[in-house]
Amino acid sequence: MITKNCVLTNQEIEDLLVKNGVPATLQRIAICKYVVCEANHPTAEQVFDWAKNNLQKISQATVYNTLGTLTEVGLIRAFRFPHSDKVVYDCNTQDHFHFFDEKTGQLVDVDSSSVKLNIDLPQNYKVHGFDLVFKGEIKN
Amino acid sequence: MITKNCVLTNQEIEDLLVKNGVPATLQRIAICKYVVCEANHPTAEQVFDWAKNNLQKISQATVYNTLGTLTEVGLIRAFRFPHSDKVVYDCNTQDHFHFFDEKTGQLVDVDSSSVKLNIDLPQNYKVHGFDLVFKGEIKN
DNA sequence: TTAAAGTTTAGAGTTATTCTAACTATAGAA
DNA sequence: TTCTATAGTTAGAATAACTCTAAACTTTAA
Repeated sequence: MITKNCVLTNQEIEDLLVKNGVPATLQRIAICKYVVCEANHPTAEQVFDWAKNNLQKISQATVYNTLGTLTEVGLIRAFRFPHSDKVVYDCNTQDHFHFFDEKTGQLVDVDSSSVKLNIDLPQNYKVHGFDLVFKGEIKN
Repeated sequence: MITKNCVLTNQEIEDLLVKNGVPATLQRIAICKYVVCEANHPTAEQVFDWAKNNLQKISQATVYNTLGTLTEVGLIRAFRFPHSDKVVYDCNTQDHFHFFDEKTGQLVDVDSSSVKLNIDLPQNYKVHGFDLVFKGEIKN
């Protein structure tokens, strides 16, 4: 399992890609490393901005393609939240929830173990899962 | 309080609008009546389609403006869900959750009383509310 | 070394929504 | 009743976030 914002070498990222059936290219290694090791719930736009500054040349399509590919093979996850129309990418691939700080716009992962849910739904409602987003403020 | 998919006369809709500080126009009365009394979690597109068929003339901008106005004054609510990039409008203005049928795409309201949530978050996380969407299937 | 296959790219296209500027309706003043 | 100010509606342009396309590279594998 990949730990959030871990430090991985390019070689380790490359292995990770190949192990998941994704041929490792320069662009994929860079983007994967950024999303897995550096960024925090970035949007495609943020990844593109980063990539423009950190690769000699990159196109928007490659960023979207790569994020799509990484999501497909399960190396990252894509989320869409109520407060925004942009998809954000998350290196945390385990089941978890989110806390949205309404003041700062910051998104924080919430471990699923910190939430207990008691549901009383009709028998014929078969629940496969649920999305849960807390809204509030993180005081310091 | 407005009951979901209630039957209201045009006059009652008009009163509702005026009481909420929204001058009643033909377009607003029609759209409001449709979203409050007839539709079930419609998108702006669905409201526009309905309006095109039920008003002599209507523009997309009016549909968006009106849905925005109705949302602002609290007569309806706007939701954005993980499974779609379209905003849906809900005549249920009370706190509640949703069940998304992955087979049919249907959205169903879930009363907040049918969910008990136990949260164990750090002290400094002040929760103002949360969005909860069940994913699954409604068998019949 | 040479195809075949896969990857990246620029730029065009799409979708949902918002903006703009002109036109229209309405309510109160004269 | 007529005028005028204000607000509402409209068509069409603009925007934002993606997605597609077709050409140009790059590998990979024989």
